[in-house]
Amino acid sequence: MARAAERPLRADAQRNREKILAAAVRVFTEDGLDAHLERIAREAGVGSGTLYRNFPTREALIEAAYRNEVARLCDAVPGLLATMPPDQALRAWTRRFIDYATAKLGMADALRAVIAAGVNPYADSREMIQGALCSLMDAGTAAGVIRTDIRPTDMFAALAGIALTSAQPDQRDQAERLLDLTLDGLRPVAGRGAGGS
Amino acid sequence: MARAAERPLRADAQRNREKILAAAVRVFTEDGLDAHLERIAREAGVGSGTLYRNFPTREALIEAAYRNEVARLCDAVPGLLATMPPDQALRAWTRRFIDYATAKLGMADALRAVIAAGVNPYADSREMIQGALCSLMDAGTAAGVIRTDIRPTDMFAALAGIALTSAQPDQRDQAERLLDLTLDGLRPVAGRGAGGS
DNA sequence: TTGCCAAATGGAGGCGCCCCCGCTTAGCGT
DNA sequence: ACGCTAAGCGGGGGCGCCTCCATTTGGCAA
Repeated sequence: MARAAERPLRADAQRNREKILAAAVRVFTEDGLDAHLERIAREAGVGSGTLYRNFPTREALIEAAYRNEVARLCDAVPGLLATMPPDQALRAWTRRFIDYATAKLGMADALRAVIAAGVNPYADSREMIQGALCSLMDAGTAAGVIRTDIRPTDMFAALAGIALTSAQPDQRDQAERLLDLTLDGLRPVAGRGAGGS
Repeated sequence: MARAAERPLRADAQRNREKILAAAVRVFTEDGLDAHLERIAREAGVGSGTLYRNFPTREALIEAAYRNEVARLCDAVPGLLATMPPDQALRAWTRRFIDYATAKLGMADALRAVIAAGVNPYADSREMIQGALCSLMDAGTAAGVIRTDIRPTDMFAALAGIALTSAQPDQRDQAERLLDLTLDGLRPVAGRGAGGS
């Protein structure tokens, strides 16, 4: 993530860019594919010119908004690990994962249009998310607070499954219960020596 | 071709529809994919409302314009056979075939956009054109003015080849010379008994 | 032929997209 | 701290798309 070699965008421009992306997720989720770009600009508090300069086409905006959601989800990991124990960090992060899945579901129509235009917005997203999950689980393993016989890819599959069935906004409670269930199962099994000292 | 079961469209509406399709071929050829629909309406001498009622989307218009070219090409056969000997009819029709190929080439950008939108504008067109060619060649065979050992599909391949290499408007002369060459080769071979009495 | 009515028309108008350019401001050099 | 410069802003305006509906017209029935 982050913008590579290109000259690094002025601070205010970066701020605007992010406000636009956040507004885009909101509005595309609400209005679907044919949301008004003007409205996104208005909600982001920028002029339409600014929106258009950052994202020349509707598709570019949708794609960037989606990628930004993935990036935000993944970038959250270090902060979580820095402020709470690994098992709590993992628990908190799975909540964010559901937020992400809900946003993705809401933008489904818009994303489909991007794909139809010949772009794959999902490139790398799976790897990035699995990488984030891996960091969290490694930290948990190092601290001895999660069992060691479940691989991150298994956990990813479980999370994907929960997202698949329970990512609708009104299923939030169910999603959280399923997450708790899964995370409880991830605790070290007594008498199997996963715990430290 | 022709509009099937649907109620059969008032005479003036049918006329307008055809004017629009003709204008569409012209304008899409000239301006490519992003021709202004307004201009097509203007050139067709109708209001934009009429255009839009007949063809709800840009893609529908492009597709209909292309299909109409195929239909016109094929529908020309009976008229040609009714007004001239079969060999001359075939010769005249091959000219029209090149007209069609030139129009198709000009609309290539627009047609590509239709395909990208998930519609196949070419469905049936090959069969229709081969059918037309078949009628002409059958008539020629019956009259004994063309050789009988060349099948319509062979002839179609030859025409397609000529179109492929010489359909640009500025290659018209070359295309006609190639057609003449091919048609000359289609005459009955002396001493093989294809000719009558 | 005439009258009727549903089909069809067309162009004005609303709306959103996109571009442009005069103004603002971040960020650096002194 | 202060200017300078160019990156960035934003919203007004032009333009094309599409809709809507008052008006026209084709086609049928009497």
